[in-house]
Amino acid sequence: MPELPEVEVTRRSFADRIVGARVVSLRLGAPLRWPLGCAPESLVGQFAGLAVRRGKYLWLPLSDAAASKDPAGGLLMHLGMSGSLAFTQGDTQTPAGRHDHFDLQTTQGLLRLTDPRRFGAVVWSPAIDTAPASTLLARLGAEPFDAALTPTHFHAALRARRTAVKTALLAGNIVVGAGNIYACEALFEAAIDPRTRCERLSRPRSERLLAALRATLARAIEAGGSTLRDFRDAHGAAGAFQSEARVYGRAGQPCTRCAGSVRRIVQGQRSTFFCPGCQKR
DNA sequence: CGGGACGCCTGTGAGC
DNA sequence: TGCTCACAGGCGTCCC
Repeated sequence: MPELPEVEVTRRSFADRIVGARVVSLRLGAPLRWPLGCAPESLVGQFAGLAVRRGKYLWLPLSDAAASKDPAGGLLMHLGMSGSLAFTQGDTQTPAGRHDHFDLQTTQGLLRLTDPRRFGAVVWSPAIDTAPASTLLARLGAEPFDAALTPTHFHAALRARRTAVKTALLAGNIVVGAGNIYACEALFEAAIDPRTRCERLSRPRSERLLAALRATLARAIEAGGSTLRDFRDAHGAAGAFQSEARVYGRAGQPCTRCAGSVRRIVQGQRSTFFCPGCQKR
């Protein structure tokens, strides 16, 4: 479910409210993708720092003292396909439901991961740049809004791949952040056929794709993400971007840009939506 | 090493 | 109503 915009919207909706909070207790539900990797009690008494995002991962740093910069580790969190984080302040906490698999009770509120499919994860790591966090983050490509990711760099990275451009966007090892919705939407915006081989993308077209990807992700963040089924930010608010989708989930419907109709194909066992009329190879 | 398929899980909607 | 099947926003691992 959550792609970069949903993860970033989630981060923004709780980061400033949990910072400085002391951990009171932890509750683990059913197993997630990986074990927590530490004794839950060992985190009690630690203080939350400012949550940051890398790709679709969130890193919540912890320290032994409220104002300390000395790291005592942190939690690397991923929302998988169906996960969401809620942060609720106050004393009236709802009891854990069937799909609530991680609760971090703090002095400023409860951070709760709800994840029906349990592809998500919460993993303790001594630091973001040591294992296990560093191992998980090592394969990630550039941040899409990083100025160091220039059109030249992007084009060179694409040219080195022998796969369809949609597949390369999803792989996340050139640039992170696009999942199935935003990869389809960015390619529509750039008017590029998702089946186009990476190595055949011209420099102007790859530049157009990078700009489209950035614009699509930025607009989605502004819209609060996409809520197709159950995405909510940490306040419980749904996103609105799904109604702005031009191709995703619109198979058989008319293209909003030309006379064609949106088509669904399968690439790498994932649905791809595009308009054959105006997206060119 | 890069690329593609697999599998992890549960829920939902369509079709019969 | 109830069953079966396809499909779902991700990604690490395994096998060529």
